[in-house]
Amino acid sequence: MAVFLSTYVNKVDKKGRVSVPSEFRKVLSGQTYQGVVIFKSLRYPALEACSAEHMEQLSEDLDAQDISNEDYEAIETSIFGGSVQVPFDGEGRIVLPEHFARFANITDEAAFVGRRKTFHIWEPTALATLEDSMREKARSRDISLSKIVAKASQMRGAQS
Amino acid sequence: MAVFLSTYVNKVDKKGRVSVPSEFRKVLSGQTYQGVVIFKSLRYPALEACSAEHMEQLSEDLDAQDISNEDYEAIETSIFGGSVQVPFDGEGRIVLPEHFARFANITDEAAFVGRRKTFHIWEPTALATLEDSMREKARSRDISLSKIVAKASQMRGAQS
DNA sequence: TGGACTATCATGGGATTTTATGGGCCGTCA
DNA sequence: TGACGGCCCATAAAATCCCATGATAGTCCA
Repeated sequence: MAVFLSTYVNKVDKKGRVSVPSEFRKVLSGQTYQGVVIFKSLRYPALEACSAEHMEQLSEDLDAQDISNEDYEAIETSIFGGSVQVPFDGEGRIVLPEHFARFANITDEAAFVGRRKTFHIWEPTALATLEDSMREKARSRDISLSKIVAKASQMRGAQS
Repeated sequence: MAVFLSTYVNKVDKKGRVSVPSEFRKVLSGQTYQGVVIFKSLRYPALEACSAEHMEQLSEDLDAQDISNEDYEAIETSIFGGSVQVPFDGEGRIVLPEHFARFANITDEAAFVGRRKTFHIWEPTALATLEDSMREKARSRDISLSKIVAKASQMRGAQS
């Protein structure tokens, strides 16, 4: 299954249009709705985006899980209520609704950050700041990919 | 299963292309996606690479493991956001995105170092320096391969 | 055993196609 | 009528494909 990977920085023109990176569009190309769903991140001053299908998945997962009423309400309101569906234009661009762009402080450049099933849209400078601290955090905890993989294959081995 | 072994040094042309050693390509030849995923090493001034499938495996492993929210975030940002999928061209070359090449200080030559499931891409001089210090460290700890092997086969003998 | 023939690989350059990005036209709706 | 959104077109830069070359190693046969 294709996932959103890598980071791309694209320009926002005066009409508010930004090209969605072609690699991301390829991931979405199988979908019926040609466009993305955007909402404000709960954790970062950034936007989150995914396919319409993934949004439905998210909705089901939410139902399936044991979440308090209060949390459920909060999520429903802020995520589902606060999201927009934005279509691609002929060139694969989207228009960031002005309210959303302002939330993420995006003016003339936008960074698209792959996060597997979803991607983020950041103001590039803010992203760089976060990345540095994340990287430092990952390093200081000695998170190593090969370790994670080794651990996981141990788990698989133990199962079988 | 085939693994990445040995070290190869290849040239980077002015377009930023490098041949992936054919031995490495053979390891990847069974994969559906003909190319590799590259990300910045957390530990070294070098790049790490693996197959797209391996990355997906990693992704599943991440979900399966008991990882704190914070670590999870750190990994998603620094690894998935910070990685690229690069396809092979007809000749089995990849293009190192300029940002990645710069991170590893790679300009006109790149060393491909097999690390079993993954491989590293180094600036050759930096690699040589690391190798020297590693060798020194191994020597000072009196690490002996034959001892390790002998010990392991003893353990196997005890089991059966 | 030596030598020629062949296959594979790394490398280079040129041509072609895709992308990102900008601008303009023409409806619609207020 | 005037602002705005949707759609189409133009262009430059970048990514991708395609073919050529030289080197190396490996094979086969005399």
